[in-house]
Amino acid sequence: MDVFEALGDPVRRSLLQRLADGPARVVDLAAEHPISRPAISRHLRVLVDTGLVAAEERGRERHYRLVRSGLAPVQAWVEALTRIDPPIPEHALDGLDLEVRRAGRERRPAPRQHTHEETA
Amino acid sequence: MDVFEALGDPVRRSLLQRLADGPARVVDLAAEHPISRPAISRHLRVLVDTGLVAAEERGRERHYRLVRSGLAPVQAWVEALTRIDPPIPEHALDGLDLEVRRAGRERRPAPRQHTHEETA
DNA sequence: GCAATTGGTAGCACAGAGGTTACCAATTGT
DNA sequence: ACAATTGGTAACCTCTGTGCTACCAATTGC
Repeated sequence: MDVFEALGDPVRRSLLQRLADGPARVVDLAAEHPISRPAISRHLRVLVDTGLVAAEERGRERHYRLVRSGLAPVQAWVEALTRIDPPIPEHALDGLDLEVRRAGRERRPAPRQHTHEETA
Repeated sequence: MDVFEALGDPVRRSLLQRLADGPARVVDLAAEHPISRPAISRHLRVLVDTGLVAAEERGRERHYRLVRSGLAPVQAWVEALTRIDPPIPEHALDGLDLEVRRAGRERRPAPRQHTHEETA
């Protein structure tokens, strides 16, 4: 399972938010959530596997903590999509505009988007 | 379905990445993906519902485009978790440290994390 | 007018995610 | 030594997500 799928589950997001406040044990997390301890345990395994959480053994206890660096891929992906990259300077297409728009009716590969995209 | 769950699916992420290059029609997207057109159509509906994509009707065609602002919630959430907030200035706890650590054995609410957390 | 293109939806099948209870191992404190 | 605490795992059930094919509506171009 990848990081994005891991973040797709609301329970796991809740666990991550809780762990942002500091480490916790499984019983603690289970007490703060409406689902059973085994369910929490499985969610934690997913989070560990995806690198979002780390566990530290301490006798019979196991302390889970948030690994913030695990979110880096998500941050990078979102930023990549958010960034507006004008691959071709606007004015360079001015002459070709009409021609490109009309050529190749049977397969329109990608009508180049306008640079003035929404950014809000 | 919320934005995080929408991003959980690899096909939908692929669609978003494709749309980052400019608008496209369903048939275009279907041609570039190994799954059927109805499947693409349903994914697009999810993306529209979650505000990540918008559609523009143009005759019998429908042009889908990326709505970058739809990613804002994700960006905010990730940033909130990534940020390290020292709610209490380190030295303020110096006197209480041992006492806090030992009090209340039957219920450990949240062993306050050390400020020097990993940031990588 | 008519064939072709575009695209949504319905109906169905299947895999997998996520919940539960039951059970077991290991550690701890009295 | 022994009871209690902690936590992982197995077995099971159910439901939802995602794929498919088939079908229909609407627009378009000849």
